[in-house]
Amino acid sequence: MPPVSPASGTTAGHGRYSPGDLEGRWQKAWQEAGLDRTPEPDAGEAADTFYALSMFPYPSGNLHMGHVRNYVITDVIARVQRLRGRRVLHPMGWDAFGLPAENAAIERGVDPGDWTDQNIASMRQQLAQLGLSIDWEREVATCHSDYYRWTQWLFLQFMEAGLAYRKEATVNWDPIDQTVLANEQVDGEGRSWRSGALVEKRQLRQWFLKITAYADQLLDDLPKLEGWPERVRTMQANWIGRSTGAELIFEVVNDAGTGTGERITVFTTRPDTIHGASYVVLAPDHPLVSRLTTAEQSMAVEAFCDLVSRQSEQDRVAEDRPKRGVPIGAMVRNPANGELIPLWIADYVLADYGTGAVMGVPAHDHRDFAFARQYELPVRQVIVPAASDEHAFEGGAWTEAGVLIHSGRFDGLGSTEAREAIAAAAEAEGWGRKTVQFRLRDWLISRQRYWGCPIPVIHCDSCGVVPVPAEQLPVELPRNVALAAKGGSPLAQLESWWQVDCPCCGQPAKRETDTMDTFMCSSWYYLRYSDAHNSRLPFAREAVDRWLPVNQYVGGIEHAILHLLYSRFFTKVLRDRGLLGFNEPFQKLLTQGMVQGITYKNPISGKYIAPADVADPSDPRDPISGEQLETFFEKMSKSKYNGVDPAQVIERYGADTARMFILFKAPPEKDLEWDDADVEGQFRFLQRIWRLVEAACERGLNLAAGAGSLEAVQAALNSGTEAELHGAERELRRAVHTAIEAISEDLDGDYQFNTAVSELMKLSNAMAAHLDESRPLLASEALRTLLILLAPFAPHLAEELWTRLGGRAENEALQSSSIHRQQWPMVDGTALVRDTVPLVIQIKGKVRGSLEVPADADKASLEQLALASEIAAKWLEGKAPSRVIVVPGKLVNLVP
RNA sequence: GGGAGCGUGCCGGAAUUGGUAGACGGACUCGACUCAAAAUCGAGCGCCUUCGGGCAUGUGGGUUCGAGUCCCACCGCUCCCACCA
Repeated sequence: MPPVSPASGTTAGHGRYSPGDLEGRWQKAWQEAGLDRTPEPDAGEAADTFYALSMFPYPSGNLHMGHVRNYVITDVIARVQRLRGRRVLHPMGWDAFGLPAENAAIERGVDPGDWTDQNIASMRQQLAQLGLSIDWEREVATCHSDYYRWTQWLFLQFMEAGLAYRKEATVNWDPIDQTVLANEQVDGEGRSWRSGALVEKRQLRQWFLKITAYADQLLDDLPKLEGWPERVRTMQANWIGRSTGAELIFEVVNDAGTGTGERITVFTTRPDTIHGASYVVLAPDHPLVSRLTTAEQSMAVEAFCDLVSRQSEQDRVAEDRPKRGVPIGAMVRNPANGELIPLWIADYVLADYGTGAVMGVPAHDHRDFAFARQYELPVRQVIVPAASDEHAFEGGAWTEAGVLIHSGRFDGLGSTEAREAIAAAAEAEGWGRKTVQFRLRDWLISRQRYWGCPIPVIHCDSCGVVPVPAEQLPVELPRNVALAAKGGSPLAQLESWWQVDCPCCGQPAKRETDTMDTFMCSSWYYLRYSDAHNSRLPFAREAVDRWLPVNQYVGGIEHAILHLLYSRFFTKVLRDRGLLGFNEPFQKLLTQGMVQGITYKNPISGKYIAPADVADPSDPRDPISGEQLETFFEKMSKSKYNGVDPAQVIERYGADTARMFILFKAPPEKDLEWDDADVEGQFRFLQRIWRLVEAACERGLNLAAGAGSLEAVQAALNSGTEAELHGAERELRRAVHTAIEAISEDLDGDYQFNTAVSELMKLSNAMAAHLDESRPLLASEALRTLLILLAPFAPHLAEELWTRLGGRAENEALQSSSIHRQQWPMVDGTALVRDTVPLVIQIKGKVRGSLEVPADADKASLEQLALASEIAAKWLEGKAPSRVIVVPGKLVNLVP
């Protein structure tokens, strides 16, 4: 059932609703009038500002529905805030560095910069068709030197603060893309997020940012982010992964039982269980392994380490990984009880978490237990449920509460107190200390790729690592570089580029040839918008403090961890450098759900079928084999042929319909199922509004000179020259003010665009029913209100109808007379007042009917009315109720 | 294994936060208009019914005058983290 053409759905008259024509016209007019330019507050003025921000896109060249949803949501928020009188910053830019440009450029033999610029131009044009109220004068592109100059400048700030450093590290090496990957770019199966290649381990000198120095702050400030979804805060907290515990020292002993001076430090969250330790395990790549391994065990240890290094990645995938290990021959002394226990290495201990060593307490750790079972190591229980303590068994589950046994001087202590007591004893006696561990690692920012921001340092044989002086920035990325198909870092092969003189001593030196992780570029772009053309600084403190923190950030859940965490980190570092004056960059965060397309799959062949090839959607069949197809909604993707092209939707129905549909079909944070039939329905709604206004025009209604505004209506009604409102007029007026109230509430706090649109529909339904019977004064009020409430959602249609109704004269400047420059309507409480209201009568909690009662009736009279009603007579059978509950304005519940 | 969230008509989704469940829309059915179709307009649309009413928000309990909403247990789904000591 192909959708009909928009033109067919309109009536003859003064004109028909033709979005293709009017949308382009208004977009041009708005642009020429500079309507979307950000109003800068006058000096000294306490400005009521609002910063609405969408996550900026990677310029792939194609706008997809996910983008559309994101930007439409932000645009509605921005437009509502403007109507409410705020000065709004609503910018857009491009996250323009990164591998896809480089890879695409390699395939096409063009310059990544040119390719990216073309994509930006084409996407900017696609965005323009959506009618977004974006201030394009503040556009940024991270790959342009007037932007990345400041990315480099900020990197130098991190260096100066001691937060950027180089270290030799085991890194993830992608053998296909020939680059180092961050841990987060490697999936659970040890494959590259981009190429899908199995990642190898390599030792390289890399640049890191010390995000761990801010781990505590990044975690502790999460509860303050009340405008963020709980889900995102939890994900960040998990990612940071703070655990408090103790480091405990186990001394290595020789055959005679005396200390060798070598010490193993383990990390544990359960120091209270130390008396149950029956072995200590090191990670296979722990630095002490080779030194401590005895001659007898060296063969076995070597073989085991070899096995682990070769198989570790595959083992990670295994469901129930068997724990394997081997004793290395050495013994250690348990510092708590002096017991000698063996030292093992095992694959379940990770070198890069904690100290790379753990104490094995099989009775109180399920992993240790599994390991001990496998290798027949002793299991000694040192904590038992307290006999008299019923709290140990709470809600049907064992809690950790319990009492220590076999623990010498600590016997009888509760588990929780014992954690403190033992850590304290260790600290006092020199065999350990309380400590905190994080799952969060320092941020590896080096990339051995071309299309990224060059790291602005120079390596000099005599001066070491020298930052490029700020006045020499930017370190320009050379253009027109021949990119080998695959082959390490292109910049490293460009001797003419990296050969420079040392800024310190003037001797020949070498530029850093690594570029930065693109997350660096996107960690501060929202700051740049506040002062996008500053050529002396990334942003002036005055400008950034005026606009930020961002009032509302909108984007996909896929950035819940990395982008948002890095941005928070940047903000805190720049705060500490005195460059800005706030703690968190994003006050409120909305993570929009994805857009899903109808997907057809042949369950036998597993092949996806394009919807266009499905003849009958009610009985979808494979056009070739005739097989019945599975039908479901799934995230739009090329390989599943379930994508819907925004350009085609706009061409067919117009941007206003697309916008309305996206907002109406699902709450913003939920996934949205794209359904052509529903889009059609949305288009019909806009046509109904069009016809409603057409009829009003024919009737001679006019909104000129404030006609229909609340002031005008109230003045007229209070003047005494107007007659009382009759039934239809009261209905109409109530509908108008109910809509204002409901929509205002839906757009306040958490955004409920779907119900806001449904309220618009209710208002338009009420107008269709009552407008003709209402006098011009009240009809004008309804029309004015409907159009202004509609304006953020369907900006083109609203502006067109506003003009047709004389809301603005043809020759008036848009700057002042556009519908988008009007005031958000106010609720007139008197319009909501009713003489009578329905009162529900319940008998024993069950609804048995309802009465119309005076709206101002008090509790006692409501009770009387209920008791006197036929409903009561019928159900109570003459008996007096034993109890009566009266909820004024709602119900009376009679309990026999 | 740990954490977060969600289960409501044929479908997308509402429900003033404990007070008439199913707003609004889609699909569908009937009617008007039409030679006809589309569009438009009107009506119907949870299930059962002996037409009194009864049953319904994943299942089973509980609290309450009253539960989609709160509590407990279970079932199912989605997402995030995961040998993190």
